[in-house]
Amino acid sequence: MVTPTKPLAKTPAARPVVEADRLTEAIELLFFAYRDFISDPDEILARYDFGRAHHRVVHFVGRNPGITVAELLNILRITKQSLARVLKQLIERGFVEQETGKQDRRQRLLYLTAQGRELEQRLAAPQRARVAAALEKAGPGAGEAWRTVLLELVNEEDRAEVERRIAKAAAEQR
Amino acid sequence: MVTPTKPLAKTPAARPVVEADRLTEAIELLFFAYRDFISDPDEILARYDFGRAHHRVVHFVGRNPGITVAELLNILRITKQSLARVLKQLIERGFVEQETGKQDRRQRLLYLTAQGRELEQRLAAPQRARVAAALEKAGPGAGEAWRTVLLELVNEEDRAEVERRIAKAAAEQR
DNA sequence: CATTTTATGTCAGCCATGTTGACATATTTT
DNA sequence: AAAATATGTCAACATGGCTGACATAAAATG
Repeated sequence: MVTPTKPLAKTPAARPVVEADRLTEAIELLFFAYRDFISDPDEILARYDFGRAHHRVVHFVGRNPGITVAELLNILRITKQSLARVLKQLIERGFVEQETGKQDRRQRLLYLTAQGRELEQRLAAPQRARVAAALEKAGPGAGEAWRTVLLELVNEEDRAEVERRIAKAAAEQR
Repeated sequence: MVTPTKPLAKTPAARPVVEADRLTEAIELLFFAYRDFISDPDEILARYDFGRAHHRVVHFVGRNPGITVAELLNILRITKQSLARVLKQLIERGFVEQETGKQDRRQRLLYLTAQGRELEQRLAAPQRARVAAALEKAGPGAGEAWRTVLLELVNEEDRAEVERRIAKAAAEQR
């Protein structure tokens, strides 16, 4: 016989590029990691009587000062009615402010207030710490691999935009 | 002066292990990746009139045949009332079945029916494809880095259990 | 310039899925 | 026999998605 019924030990013979088991593990790990990752800011948000929806808005407005409502909707992939609810609260309570667009006066450009920036920092701190620790633990090169895999998980048609967006936003952080 | 105010070009001098920009990127990418990753099964679920909560139950019951309600609750981190709602529907419609525990007759061990396994496979297929493509694109070693980083993102107190669980479940997949 | 399109806001109501609190039942443990 | 455990269930509520309809101001267009 040419091929044994079971692969020998750890020899990678004619196996698929990524084995099914590994794939299932990867999918499951993503669930667990995300579960705990997003749990970090919850306690902080509760103190402000905000939820995760507020967090997302604060994050993306912070990362993209002057972002329009339409752009924010495209990032979050929710309806304007859903966004309006949390955005209204953030504005009323002084975490976000609007400014009429100069070229296009229909647009409402969004900015964090000083208070908003403070909240953003508080929310980001534990997540940064968690990710930093994980990347360090995984050793050099892990950051790059991580970045590549995550980017490839994004829908192909949105990938270029996401790439541009994270680069642009990083450059804008004065 | 000993230390220049700005690090020179790309020379990794006395920089933090993971720079702030990279961290922010990583956090943001996780959002985008997860957003698209979980969007895959939505269309399929809608055909069955199920939601993401059903997906999670089907996944973890499929991965852990004979899992108890308590274990499932510990994985999902939701209340038993929330679980009961979706579990009831899955049982009524013949995707999940219960069996009284043999050692402990208070327990209700959960299993997928044939129909349930079929649904599980359908839901998993696009996610597997997406992850497989991403890992391939990221090259050899990416899978290992990915695994390590994700595992390190899990709460420290739950890490051992998650590790054990994904290993055990993989072994159990007959 | 009149018309259409666009960016945004808002009202009203529905649905999925999370929460708390209270209580019931069967079974196991002490 | 009593206490603890695993599960189920009822009721009420909150968050954050959704659809549909309609309003306004500003820009773009023929």
